[in-house]
Amino acid sequence: MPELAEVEFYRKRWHLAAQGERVVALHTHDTKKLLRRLDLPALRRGLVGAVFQDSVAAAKQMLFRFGDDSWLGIHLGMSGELSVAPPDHVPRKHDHLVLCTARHALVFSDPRMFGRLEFHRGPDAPAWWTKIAPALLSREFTVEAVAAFLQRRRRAPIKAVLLMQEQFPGIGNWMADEVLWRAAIHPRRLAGSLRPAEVRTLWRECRRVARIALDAIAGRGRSLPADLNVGIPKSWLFLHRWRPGGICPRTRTPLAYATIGGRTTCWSPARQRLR
DNA sequence: AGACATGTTGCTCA
DNA sequence: ATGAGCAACATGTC
Repeated sequence: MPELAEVEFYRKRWHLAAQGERVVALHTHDTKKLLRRLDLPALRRGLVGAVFQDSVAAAKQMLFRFGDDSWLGIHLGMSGELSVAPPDHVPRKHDHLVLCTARHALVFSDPRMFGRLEFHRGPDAPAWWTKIAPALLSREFTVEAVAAFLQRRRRAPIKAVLLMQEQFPGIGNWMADEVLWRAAIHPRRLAGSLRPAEVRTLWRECRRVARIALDAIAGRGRSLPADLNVGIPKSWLFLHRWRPGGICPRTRTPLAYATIGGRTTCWSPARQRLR
C-alpha cells in the first residue's frame, strides 16, 4: 500500500502518539525474512530504556531515533503499516514489532512481509538513509535532473521510469498514474520520446502530486487525518481507478487498464494519447 | 479456483 | 558494461 504520503501518515501516527516517551518493552514476532537485516539483541539493547527522540520520512522509508545513537529504519513494503494501541496490546498474527511505552504500544504489522526493518547504532544516521535520492519537493529535484534521467532510460516506458526510486523517491504505482494523468502523457510513451515541454510538465506534476498528497493524506502541521484517503481530492484519478469500468473524472470517458512496467496501470485514453 | 495486490530485488538476455 | 523485462518473495482478498 504505502507510497510517499502514506509513509508520512504512518510515521506521524507513531510520532504524535509517543515522541518523547521512553520505551519500556519490545516484542518481536520473528520472521527471518522481515528481521533479516536486524541484530535483535542489539535492537533490544538500543531501544529498551531509550526515549523516542525524533523521526523522519523520506521516499518510502522512515527513520526513528531513540536515545542519542539508536536508529530504527522501517520500509513498509507492499502491505506494512504502523499503528498505535494501548500499552497492554497483545501482538496479533502479523504484528512483527511492538514497542511499548508506559502509555502506548507502537505496532508494526505487515501481512505480506515485503517490508524491512533495520537497526543502526552511532551518532549519525546510517549510510542507507543518507543515500536516498533528493526529495521530490527539494531544490535538488530539478527539471534538468529529470530530463537527464529520462534520457538515460530513454527506451523504457515512462510509467516504468517514474517508479524508479533513484530519481523519483516515494513515487509508487498510484502516484505514477496520477502524475501521468495530470500531465496528459500516455504511460506507454518511451521516456526518451518526451518533448522538453512534456518533461517540464511531468516534473511539475511530480511535485504537485507529492505536495497535495502529503497535505491530504498526512495532514498539515500536527494534524493527522483520521484515516488514509479521507482527504484525497474528489477530482483525482485515484478515487476512480479501482473499480472496473471506472470513468475519467476530467473527460467522462472510460478509463483503460493494462500492465505496463510490470504493474497494473490506469489511464484515460481520451486525455493521454500515444505519440 | 484463480487472479490480483499502493514494492523491491536478482536474474537473464540483448 | 548498461539497461529492459520478468519471476520471485508470502499472504490476504475479491
